[in-house]
Amino acid sequence: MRAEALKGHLDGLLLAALEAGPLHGYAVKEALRARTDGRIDLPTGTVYPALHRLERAGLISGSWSVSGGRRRRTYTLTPAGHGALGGERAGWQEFARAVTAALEVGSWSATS
Amino acid sequence: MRAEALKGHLDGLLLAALEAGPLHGYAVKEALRARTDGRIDLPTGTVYPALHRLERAGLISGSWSVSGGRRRRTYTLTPAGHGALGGERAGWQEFARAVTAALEVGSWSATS
DNA sequence: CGCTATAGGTAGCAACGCTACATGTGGACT
DNA sequence: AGTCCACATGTAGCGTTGCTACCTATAGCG
Repeated sequence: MRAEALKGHLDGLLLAALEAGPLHGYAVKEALRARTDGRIDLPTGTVYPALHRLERAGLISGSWSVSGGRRRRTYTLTPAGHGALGGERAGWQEFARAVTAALEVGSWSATS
Repeated sequence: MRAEALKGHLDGLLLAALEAGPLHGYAVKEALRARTDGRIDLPTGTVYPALHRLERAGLISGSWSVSGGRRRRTYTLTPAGHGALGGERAGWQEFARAVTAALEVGSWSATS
């Protein structure tokens, strides 16, 4: 999958991963990979800054904990995050419909 | 439609618009707008640089002409452009499937 | 002891589309 | 005659965004 295609849609994916319950960053990355059969396998250098961004934006809230000697930052969707997720889903559907229509073969009138 | 969502998918749209036959830049913009019911309405500052990029890449070829006192640059898909369009379509479908799956409600196991 | 998986992080870069602006013609309306 | 809009093309500079490459650290396995 072309990596840069993600641009602008990453936030929605991260929010969606947190919808079913709190996860820490690494688990978000793994969940996304499992959920998409490995097609979306984000590098950690993408995931962590993105989560920081979402937290600064108030869409998720994080808290530190320790599990098995490893420190973890577990994130939870805020109410604002839930709302944003709805918007992302709606935006994605509209966007996907538009692009799919534009990419369809044929029925492009060649009106120069 | 969130404008920045286009990132990485614009080239495919432009190539698709030229698939049915040569068009000049402004006509590409209008065709795309008509084709998507106004949802994809690119500013000219997006269209023209993108066409220049595609021409530099050898995916389209342009030639000047004059129609009604107005100068036009008309672009045609090159063989390489046809090939690239195929790739863009395939890439889009894979990408769209992955994102749609990831955004789906439910079935996210909350395995922390 | 070294390797891998787990877990988190930052600095700097490159790509991309957008805003804002500039130029010019033709036609319609006042 | 003057004004305005649609048509038609273009550039400079900006901000966002995800990526690459790197760093730190623990647990467990060979």
